[in-house]
Amino acid sequence: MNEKFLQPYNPEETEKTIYQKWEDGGLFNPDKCIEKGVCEKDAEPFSIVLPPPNVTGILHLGHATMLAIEDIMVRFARMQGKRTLWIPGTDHAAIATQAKVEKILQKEGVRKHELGREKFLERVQQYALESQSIIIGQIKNMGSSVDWSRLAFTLDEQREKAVRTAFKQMYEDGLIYRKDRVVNWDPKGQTTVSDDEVNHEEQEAILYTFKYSADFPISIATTRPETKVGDVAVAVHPEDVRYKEYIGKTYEVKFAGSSLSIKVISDGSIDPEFGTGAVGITPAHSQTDWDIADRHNLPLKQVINEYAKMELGNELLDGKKTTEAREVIVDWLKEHNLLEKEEKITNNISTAERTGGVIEPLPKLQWFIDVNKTFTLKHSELKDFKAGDVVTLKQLMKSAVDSEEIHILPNRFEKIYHNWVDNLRDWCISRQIWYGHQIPVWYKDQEIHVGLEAPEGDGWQQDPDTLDTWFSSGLWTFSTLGWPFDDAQGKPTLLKDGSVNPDSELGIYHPTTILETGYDIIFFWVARMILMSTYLLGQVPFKTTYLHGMVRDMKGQKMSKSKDNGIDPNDMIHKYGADAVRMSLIIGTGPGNDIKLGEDKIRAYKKFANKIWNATRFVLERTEGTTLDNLELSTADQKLIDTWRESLADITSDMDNYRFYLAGEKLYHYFWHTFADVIIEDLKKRLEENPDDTSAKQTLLLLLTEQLKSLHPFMPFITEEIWQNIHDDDTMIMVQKWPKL
RNA sequence: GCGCGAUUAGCUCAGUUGGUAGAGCAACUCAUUUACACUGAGAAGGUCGGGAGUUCAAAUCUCUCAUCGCGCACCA
Repeated sequence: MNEKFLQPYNPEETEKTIYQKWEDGGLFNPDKCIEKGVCEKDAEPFSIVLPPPNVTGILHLGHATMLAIEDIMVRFARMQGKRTLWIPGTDHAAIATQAKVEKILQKEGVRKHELGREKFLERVQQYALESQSIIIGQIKNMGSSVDWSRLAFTLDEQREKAVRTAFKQMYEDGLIYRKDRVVNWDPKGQTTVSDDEVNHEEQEAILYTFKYSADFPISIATTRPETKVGDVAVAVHPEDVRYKEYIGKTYEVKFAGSSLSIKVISDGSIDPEFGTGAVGITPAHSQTDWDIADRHNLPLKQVINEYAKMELGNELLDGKKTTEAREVIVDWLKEHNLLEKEEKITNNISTAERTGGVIEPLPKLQWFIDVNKTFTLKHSELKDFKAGDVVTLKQLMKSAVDSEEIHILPNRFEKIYHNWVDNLRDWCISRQIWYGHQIPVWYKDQEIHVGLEAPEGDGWQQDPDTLDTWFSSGLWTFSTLGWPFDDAQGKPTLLKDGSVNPDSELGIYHPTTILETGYDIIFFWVARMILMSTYLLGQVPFKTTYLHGMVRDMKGQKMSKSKDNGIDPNDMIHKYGADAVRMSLIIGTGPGNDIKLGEDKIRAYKKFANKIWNATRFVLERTEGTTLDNLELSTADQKLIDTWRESLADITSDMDNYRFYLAGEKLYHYFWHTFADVIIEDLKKRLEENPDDTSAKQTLLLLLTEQLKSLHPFMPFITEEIWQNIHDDDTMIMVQKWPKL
């Protein structure tokens, strides 16, 4: 027996060495597994991409959960002999990262515009690289068996190729267009954000009821009087008898120092019950008003600028912040006796998810992806569509889940997904920030060029905007597998007819087996991957989506720096070992449910690791020289084995059905309370009476070995360490076969 | 407004097709220097949120109410 077992288990000492051994062995790479004969060449593939963490800092417990669950899936698949690939990577997270670097610069007293675009980007790149190397270290500390040889970044050269190819194809299919539209403008981040990047918070507001002027016949109500200088119409419900006589008339009014031309229109979307039943239409500063104006061909009148200040050629208001302008207008209304009512209501305030800035709807020239426009599908392996079908992106997104080509776990999220797709509007993909994939469009006078490279000749100017970070993440399942061009093979990943070359990496591993991520990014990411993959490859990106919950503190609150209730996974790994951290994040956690975690739980699994260690020591002491080559088991001992195998069958079925929380708990329970407490105690007595009881020895050794294997996906470090200490050869438990039933 | 989830032991949660309520942690009693005190044995603790229904049988299925949490929409 190895002397190591005479001492208590020391995770910190062990884990680094073990991970190094794994890396040196190279068996996280499926190619190497085939080369070394631990995996058949024609074995069933199992592939998964790591949801790329943002390069904005260090990993938190949510990441740790993701890494633990995925590593369990991956190690289980690998031990079943599958051709197993887990691709790691990081996300440039455009706005978030840029904001972070700007903050750092601010502390140094530097402004980004003083640096200039190029210098600034260098700085961000440097930050991203540092951040990435920290993240890589943390992924390793968790024991994740990712294939480092395939490490990707959403903003590296190959992903840029993918992004530009995708953009170009969408543009040529007429799915990407550039248009003036009211978008969510974040004055703090100085950029647009997509609908999904906007948070709504309830707040108290005042609803003002007033008339523009004494001679205007209709009163309107608003919470934002300052925008009313941009009004071009008043809309009422077509059936509203109070206002019927005014519909179609236009009034010239003097309002707060501005001359307005207000047309009375009727629109079915107006609720006659709310306020006065009449709405002042401000096309430039409200999404819904824009839609109404669009239907009625009303002009656009912008009165607020990018800095959320008034700008309209009005002495009273110009240069004022919107909040100040509101007071000025309210005072003006009072003064002119036009204000009829002030009442408190609760409404929602919109803020930008990444910066917290209050959203100001503004008309902007932006790039959009049209989700409702039809195009001809070039190639399809999808159930509901074939090549040549005329479809929309929305239809593709819907059918991928409806047709059950994609299963979402837990099931209830399919409904949520559905609901989201139904309400989906065109996706605004341009961002006015510097960090990210610059839009692959070049302009020269009236000419426009969309392509992979800048056009030849002078005078071309590239669009200064960058793409929404989710555009590149949407390609992740296949941009990490060589699409559009397989460098290793030196040819495109798609054949002439648009189908995937079956010999390419893409052909082998795509669609990926499973996508595991947090339920909070189902729309941002999961839906966008489905869009991109069905459109560009005619394939779903993955067959199953497993959504894990959010990690919370014991009170159920989100962990955050400001609340100081966060548990740092790195501290926990340091204190209790990665195996214990993994177990604590898995057990008691079904898909889709939030995880309440306290340090006690992690400590409990450290005890378990020690229990395994000590039980192993006992078994090794008593079974010196015993082998499992020829089993000579007594009937009673055979029955013990049979009972264990029954549990194992149950556990395996849990694993197959993604019930890791049950499998882990059952393994824990069997090891501790059946194997250690009962079986070892019984056999201990027997061996004291008869030290040559082969059946007893073989039973112990067999049960230990099979349990180590089945525990390996959960607690890879300690099981590998034990394996290394009891085997003289250079075999690893990570590529042993999952115990046969 | 629409939808989703949760409600089971003091705490965190399991409970797979309905068949006598289960685990971890904490607390309690006792034992023990043992492969392991990062231990063992034992006891205690629940009218499964309330109510109604279906059934021979309901934590589980249906309806309803309540509380908490979440998503989406509206937001004049």
